[in-house]
Amino acid sequence: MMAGLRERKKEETRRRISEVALRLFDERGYDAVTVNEVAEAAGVAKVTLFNYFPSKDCLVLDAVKDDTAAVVTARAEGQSPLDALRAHYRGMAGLGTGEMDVEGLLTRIRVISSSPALLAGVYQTNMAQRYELATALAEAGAGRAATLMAGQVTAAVTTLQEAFFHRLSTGVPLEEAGRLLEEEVELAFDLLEHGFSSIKGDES
Amino acid sequence: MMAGLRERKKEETRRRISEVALRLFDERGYDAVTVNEVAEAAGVAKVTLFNYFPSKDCLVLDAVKDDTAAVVTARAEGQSPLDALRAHYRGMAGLGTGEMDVEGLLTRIRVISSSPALLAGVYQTNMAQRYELATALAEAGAGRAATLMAGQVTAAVTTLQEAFFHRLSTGVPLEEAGRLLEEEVELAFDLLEHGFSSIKGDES
DNA sequence: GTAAAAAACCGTACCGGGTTCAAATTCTTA
DNA sequence: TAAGAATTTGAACCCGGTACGGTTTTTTAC
Repeated sequence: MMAGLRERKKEETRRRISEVALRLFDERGYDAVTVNEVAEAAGVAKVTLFNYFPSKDCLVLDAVKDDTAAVVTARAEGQSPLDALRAHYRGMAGLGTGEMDVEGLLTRIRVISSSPALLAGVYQTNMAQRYELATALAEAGAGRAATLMAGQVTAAVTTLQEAFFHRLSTGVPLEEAGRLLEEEVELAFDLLEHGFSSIKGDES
Repeated sequence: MMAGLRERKKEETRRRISEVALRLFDERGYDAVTVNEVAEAAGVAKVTLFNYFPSKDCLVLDAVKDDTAAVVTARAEGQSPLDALRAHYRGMAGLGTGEMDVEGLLTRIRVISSSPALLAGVYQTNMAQRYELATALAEAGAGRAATLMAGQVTAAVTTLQEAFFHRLSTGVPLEEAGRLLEEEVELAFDLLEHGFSSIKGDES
């Protein structure tokens, strides 16, 4: 099949659109840039842009995903769902200190957190994840508490992510932010396992 | 001041718009009804409608609110934030069995849960609540776990609400749904206090 | 290499949510 | 009852998103 010229071109176009969009949004603000401008700057028609990205916010949000439900269904035998999730996020936090495109990630975060519309999109994604996690937990035998647990795990992860991103965008060096994140992953899952009564009175 | 004729008229208009909107949305679907139609059916211009409700979804969502942060800041001396919240929601669940406009509530729920746009609006409201609760908890001395706790309480309450509404809209009688809700409030707050390890293996 | 089929692209026109603005209407108040 | 403030209105407009028909590009088959 000689690698498909068509495929390559499509990938290239998609990447270019997304890149141009992020740059423009960062320079002039998400709301102040119209999709027409993005399309024009990317050398493409508006219809084509919407053919690649179903909506304006997908220009920014299509990159961010995370499949927590799979972590539960594919966990090792005998491991509790909560342990599997803890291990998963422990690994992610550790990876955070490795090499990654901090620059690009930061601008993306900056753009997202400065636009209510994009934040709403993130919330929606979170809720979808929560739902999938709930069904995975129900199948894992979590009983009546499955939906509650899914909601609380999702909330915890969201909170940790926000804190991490907030530190990064306020100048905390990547290594320190990563270390704090690792700490907080343990804290969060300890709380999920043993509850808030276990730290009553802790005011570090 | 003779009660202000102007004020009365405004209230009346606002109520009429919101009522007409909910009815139309319920009859033909939120997306299929344009704001022009709502305005016309309410005997008012589109601009006026947007003067009362800043956006289409506010026509449905302006009714739903809940101030959890106030529960924490106004709690009795010596009472822990979590206890105050538990008591608050215990009360709400008990109230659920009292008299209330079940009919109107049900159509509102039906409309909301059948529209992604409205659901997204609900998520945004939740996140705003979470933020306020977090600052209230931080002032209450919850330390590092304040944001985590706020997230998890909000998630728990959201889950309970969803379950309650789901039961109501699938024909479960109000009394039974209320009783189940009361049970689940206790379950949820027990989990928040003592963690999921306390029920490991529970498969009722 | 070329012709036909398929896929991507484009311009244009359109729809619905939301805003702006100046003019017209309605209530208040003196 | 007249001045003045608040509300309402129509019309024009912007932007995100879709529908449609026609044009270009890539593939595939001969």
